Amino acid sequence: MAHSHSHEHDLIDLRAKLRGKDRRITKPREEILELLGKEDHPVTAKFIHEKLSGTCDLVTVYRSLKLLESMSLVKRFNFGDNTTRFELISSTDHGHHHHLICKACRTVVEIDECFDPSMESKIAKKHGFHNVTHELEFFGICSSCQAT
Amino acid sequence: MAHSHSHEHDLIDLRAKLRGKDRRITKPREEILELLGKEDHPVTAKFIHEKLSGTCDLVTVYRSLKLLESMSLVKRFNFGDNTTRFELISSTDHGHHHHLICKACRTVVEIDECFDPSMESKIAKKHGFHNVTHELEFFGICSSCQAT
DNA sequence: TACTTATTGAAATAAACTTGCAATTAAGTG
DNA sequence: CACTTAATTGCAAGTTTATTTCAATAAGTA
Repeated sequence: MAHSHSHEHDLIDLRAKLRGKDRRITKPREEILELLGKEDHPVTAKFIHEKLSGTCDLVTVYRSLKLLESMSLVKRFNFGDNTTRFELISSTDHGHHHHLICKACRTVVEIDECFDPSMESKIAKKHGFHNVTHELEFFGICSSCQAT
Repeated sequence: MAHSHSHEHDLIDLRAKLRGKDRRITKPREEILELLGKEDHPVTAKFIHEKLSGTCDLVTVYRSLKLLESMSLVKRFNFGDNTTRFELISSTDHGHHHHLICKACRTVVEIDECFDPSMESKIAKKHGFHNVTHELEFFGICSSCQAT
């Protein structure tokens, strides 16, 4: 999970991945990465911008997230509500885990279970695809929303 | 798959579901449903509007799709490119199937395989959720894009 | 410290989707 | 079938999310 490893580590990762690439370590990038390290679930660019209140522009948040994604430091999600959410890729699961989302209140639970990985390679083979990955999200009604 | 059953059937479904509900069977709704019946993959509202060229407004397409979705006649998908796609819910698989999308050219392949359904109930139980469903999409590079 | 150029902020633009309201039209009733 | 009522549509305007342009700023290097 995102918060289960040190934030320091992510910043080291950032520095390592940027080095020697005509890219720069900037305050917004570090701050966004640090903020994501504290969040338990995927968050929107708008949320990040609000949390960072004034330290940088929303445009910079979008651009930074795109960069961090291209460096495999964050992962992009879409839970079907027309907004993209971003989550730190943790070193433990390499960003591969899933979510259980309450359709009523949008609460998110992180899920560790995954299906048999052979399914992925079987599908890749069958259709001639390479580098096949998957996105899997669960939706339902959480216990507190069932009451109402 | 969407095209594997008669379009006539969807229209009957539409009529049945609208009847006695203060809702009306209209040309746009029928046309959209018919068009979706001919498509093999999820399509965008914009695509539908263009295909229907002039017979109705884009706003009506959005509104109709929302209605059709609420009646469980179409299903909404998001393949991570900031647009929603819609697909007819087929009577054979009840709309439950998955997609394999080429990250390069956005080609879509319909997938029949699914994982063990017990996983879903296990997750529901573990987290106290009800009515748990899932969205599963595969991403990769298709054979023709591998060449380039 | 000075230089080079990646990065940022601000405003403009784009794309996807929604809302308000008057005009239209589906469907029930006499 | 004509009449009535209210759901639906079209059009314009408004939101929201995300991208582009470009001058100003600041990171990394010599």
